[in-house]
Amino acid sequence: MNLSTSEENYIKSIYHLQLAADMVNTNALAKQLNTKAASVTDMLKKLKTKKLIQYERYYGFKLNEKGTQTALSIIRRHRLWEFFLVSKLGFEWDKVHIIAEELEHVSSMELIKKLDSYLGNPKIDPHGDPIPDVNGKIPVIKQINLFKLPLKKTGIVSSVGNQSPQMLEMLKHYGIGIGSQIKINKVFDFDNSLEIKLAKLPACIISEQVAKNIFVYHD
Amino acid sequence: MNLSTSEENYIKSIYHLQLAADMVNTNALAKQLNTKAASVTDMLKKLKTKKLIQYERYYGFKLNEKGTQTALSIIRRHRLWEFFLVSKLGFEWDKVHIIAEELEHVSSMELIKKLDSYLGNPKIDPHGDPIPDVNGKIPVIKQINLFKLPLKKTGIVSSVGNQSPQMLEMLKHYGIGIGSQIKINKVFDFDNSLEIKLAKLPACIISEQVAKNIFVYHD
DNA sequence: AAAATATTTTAGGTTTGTCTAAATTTATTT
DNA sequence: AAATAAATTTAGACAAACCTAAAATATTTT
Repeated sequence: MNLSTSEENYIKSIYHLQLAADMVNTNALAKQLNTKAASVTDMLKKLKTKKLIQYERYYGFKLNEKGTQTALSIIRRHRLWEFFLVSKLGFEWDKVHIIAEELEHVSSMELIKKLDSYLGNPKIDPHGDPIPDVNGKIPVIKQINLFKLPLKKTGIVSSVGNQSPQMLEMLKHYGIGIGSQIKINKVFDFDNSLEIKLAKLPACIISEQVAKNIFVYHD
Repeated sequence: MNLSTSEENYIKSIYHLQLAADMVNTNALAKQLNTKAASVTDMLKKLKTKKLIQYERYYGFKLNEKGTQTALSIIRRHRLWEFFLVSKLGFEWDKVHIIAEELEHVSSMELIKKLDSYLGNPKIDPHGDPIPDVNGKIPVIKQINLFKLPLKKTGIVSSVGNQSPQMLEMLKHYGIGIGSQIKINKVFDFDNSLEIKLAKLPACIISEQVAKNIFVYHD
């Protein structure tokens, strides 16, 4: 099925809204897409005739199986491009979303297949979000707060709660990024600060506040 | 200036047609873009108000300075993506055009700047066409026919005249691709076949017909 | 449960980029 | 130079995706 950029954006937004609540409502979607409720209604009719959503007027709507698979394929493209932009082109992770938003609509299957293997079939994107596989399966990442990582156990930084420039700057200073191997050496009970150790770097200390904004996964 | 995909395609096509003849005519452009003459006229009016072309009704049109710079920037994006697809993702050179046609419309300046340096600021794309630089300057490639390359002088394969699948297959067999270093060891006067030597490969012999379809550049 | 409020849909327009068919203008023949 | 042919433009429509304003339906409040 060939979808327009606009249709793809609707599908993607419905998917994201559905994560929070089963049924989605018109106003929420309009807000998300920065458009008006009337426009949303128009598009819902179209998506229904294309059999991508289940929709009852005045009631609500949600993606059906086909729509969900479509959404996952778009999200896969988006996250692979984000990964590419950060890991290959050297973008900061907070700069890639808008560009990936454009790249995700380039539809060649072959392109995404090759991009995926070129990137080494990554499982999480630079924001720590999982990348669905070719079949729309989302890898389960056992992600926990760095603060809760058991002492001396290695975790891989998978995402960051606060993605402000200030936080980014600080993490860069510490040498912490998505994919960093990190271990807690010691907890200082006085202020709950942590002594951490990153691969190839000397140990350092971070505050509780910082630690609680870092998420890691481990086996 | 923010241009739609459609406007960009018109600009690009006008540029290519202009290479053959100074002034471009409506029918030729319609044919190139796979559309109708009336649609072309509509767009020409718009491009004129946007001050990208010089246009006199019933007479003809051409890109002005601004239009030419715009065209070169689109072509730059197109060719950089083609280079990326072949050199990084491993596409065959005859499969990349359609995909690059989509990627070229992603407009981030920063993206193209980083892509360019990631690729090592390439000067020619996988088809042997020069890649305009950031300022729209087209590198002059002193390209000659392999058949005319002086004996024992190394040339870099820059383009191929015949890009049929048959030719591609043969070149792949010989290990010849864009960027290959190539040298002529000997010319056999009997049938004008050449003994050539590629870096890291044993010498081999190619026919005059093949040689005349290969273009190389040298310093 | 009636009134008030909020949400959603319909009705009718707009813009972009396309189209067909008819009218103009230019070029070519005779 | 008049007639014919070719190229180009105008006129009027259409689909996609959006809009505003008004009508219809749901929900909440009193």
